[in-house]
Amino acid sequence: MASYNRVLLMGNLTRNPEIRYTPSGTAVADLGLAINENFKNKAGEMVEQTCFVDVVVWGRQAETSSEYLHKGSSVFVEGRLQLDQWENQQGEKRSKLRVRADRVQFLGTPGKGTEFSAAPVDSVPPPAPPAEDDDDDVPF
Amino acid sequence: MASYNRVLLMGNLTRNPEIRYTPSGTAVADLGLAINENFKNKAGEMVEQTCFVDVVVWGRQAETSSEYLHKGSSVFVEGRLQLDQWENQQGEKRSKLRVRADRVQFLGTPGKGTEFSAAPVDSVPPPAPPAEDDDDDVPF
Amino acid sequence: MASYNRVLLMGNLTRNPEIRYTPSGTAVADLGLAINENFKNKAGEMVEQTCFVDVVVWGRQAETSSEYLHKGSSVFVEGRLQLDQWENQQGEKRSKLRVRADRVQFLGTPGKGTEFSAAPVDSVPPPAPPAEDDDDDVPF
Amino acid sequence: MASYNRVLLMGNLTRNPEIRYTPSGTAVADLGLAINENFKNKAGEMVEQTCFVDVVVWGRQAETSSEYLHKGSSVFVEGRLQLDQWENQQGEKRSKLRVRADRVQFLGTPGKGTEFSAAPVDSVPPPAPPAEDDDDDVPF
DNA sequence: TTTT
DNA sequence: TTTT
Repeated sequence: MASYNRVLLMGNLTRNPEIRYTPSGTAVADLGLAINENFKNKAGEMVEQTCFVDVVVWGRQAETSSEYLHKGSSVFVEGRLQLDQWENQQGEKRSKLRVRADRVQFLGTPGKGTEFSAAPVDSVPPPAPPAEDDDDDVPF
Repeated sequence: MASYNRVLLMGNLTRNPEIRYTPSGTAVADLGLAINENFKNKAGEMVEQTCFVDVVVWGRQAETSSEYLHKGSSVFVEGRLQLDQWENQQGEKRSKLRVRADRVQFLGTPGKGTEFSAAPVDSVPPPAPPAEDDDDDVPF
Repeated sequence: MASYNRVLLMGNLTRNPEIRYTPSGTAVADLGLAINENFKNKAGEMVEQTCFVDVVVWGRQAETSSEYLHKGSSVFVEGRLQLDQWENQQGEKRSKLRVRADRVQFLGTPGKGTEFSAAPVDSVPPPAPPAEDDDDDVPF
Repeated sequence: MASYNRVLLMGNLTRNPEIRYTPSGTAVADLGLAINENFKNKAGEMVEQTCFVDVVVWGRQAETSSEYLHKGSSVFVEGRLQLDQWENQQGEKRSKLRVRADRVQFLGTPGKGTEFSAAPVDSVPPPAPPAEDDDDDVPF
C-alpha cells in the first residue's frame, strides 16, 4: 500500500541535547523542540502558540547534535513521525508521538554575539545513513 | 525567530471520519490514520511497523472528507503538528500531538472493485483557506 | 552553510518510462511527469494549469519504475532539484532543472478497470539507498 | 486526479532581490538561489555541487524579501514548481522551471557581524495568502 | 517539562 | 482504540 511519512520542522531547542548509547554502542540523542507560530485569531488579535515536540536522532548526527547544539539553538529537522508504545506500571497501554530525525541542521544560536559573527549560520555535518538496522535495540 | 512546521503523510484510515460542528457552525472532522512502514532490522528480517496518527481537518475539507472517505481509504495529508493540551479530572496536565491537515487528498479505497474502475484515483476538492480565524472555538 | 533541497510531487506520467544503463551497469530511468493544478483566476474562472517536469530515477527504483509504470500512471515522487549543465554544439552554455527522485511510489493507473480492482493502489518497492556514489557516471 | 507540487529549499541568494510591479500594482520579486550540496563520489572524494534555482515571490512577501534580503542571505523557501512557457523571437517554444514561493524565511546573512549579533536569525514576516487571483497578470 |  |  502507498505510504509516506515526512516531517519538517524549524524551531528552538528547549533544553540541551541528551545523548545516550545503546548496548551495541549506537549514539542516540533526545532533543526538545519548540516551534512558535503566530497568527491572528477570529477577533483579529495576534496569538502566539507553541508546539513542543520530542525529536530522536541516531548515530553520528546524535553526536554532532549533542556537540554543537544547546538550549535555545535554532535547528531545522527533517524526519518522520514515530509512535512509541509501552505499558505503564499499572499495565495500561501508553503511546507517544515523536519525530525521528533523519537530518538535523544547525541554524544558529540567538544571542551568541561574537563567536557567532564568523559563521552565523553553521550546519551540522551531512546526514548519517538511515540506521534502520539499529532499530531493534531502541533504548526508550 | 525562524520557524516551520510541516507534515506529509500517506496512509489508510483506521475508521470512518467523525464530523462535528463548532458552536459557530464550522465543520471539524477527526481522521484516524495508519501509516505502514516496512524495513529490514539488524538481523535482516522484514519488519512491519505502523504509525497511528490522529488528524484534524477543518471547514469544507472536513465535509468532503466525511463524505468521500471511509475506513480503509488511502489518503495523502499535508498539514502541521499541533499540540493539544488540557488538564484531566485529576488536575494533571495532559497533552497530545495531532496533525492539523491543510489538505486531504483521496487516493482510493482498496478492494472497491467496480465503482472504482471509473475513477481509481479521485481527489478531495481543493484545499480550503487556512481557517486560523476559527481557532478560538476549537472543540476538543 | 545551511542547505536543503527537497521536492514532493504527485502527478501522471506523460510517457512510458525510458530506462538505460551507465557503463558500470547502473540503471537510470527518465520519467515525464505532468502535475495538474486547478485554481480560480482573478476573474473567478477555473483555470487548469499543468506543470511538466522531467524526473530521473536511479538504481533499483529505475527498474521497478520501468516495470510497473506506464504513460498515465499516477505517482508520488520525492526527490530534489538537480541542475544539469552542458554546452551545445554552438558552444553555448545550456542548463535544465530536473528532479532526481529518491523515491517513486505508484498510486494507480486511471482507466485500468479489472486488473486494477485487485490492487487499486500499489507501491513501487522501498527506496534504494541514495546512490551518490554513482553520480560520476551520469549519462545525460 | 491526485496532484501535489511542493518544493522546500534552503540556500543563499546569488544576487540582490529584484522587485517589480504588475500593471495592477502587485509586487513581484525574483530571487536567485544557490543550494550547495556536498557528497562523496564513487572514488570517495568530497564533491561540491551547486543547484541554481530562480524563485518568484508575490505580494507582501516580495516586498519584505526585497527589503530584508541581499546577495548572500541565507533563506528557507517553501513553494512549488512552476513551468513558464513562451516563444522566442524565432518562434521557437521555450520553457523554464522556476519555484513560485509561498513563503520566504530569512535565516541570516553570513559575515554580517555586529548588527547581526542582536538577532542572528530573523524571519521575514508571515506568508501572504496564496495570491492565485493575481496569476493572470504574470509579468514574465 | 519547555525555546525565542 | 486501529488501516492495508
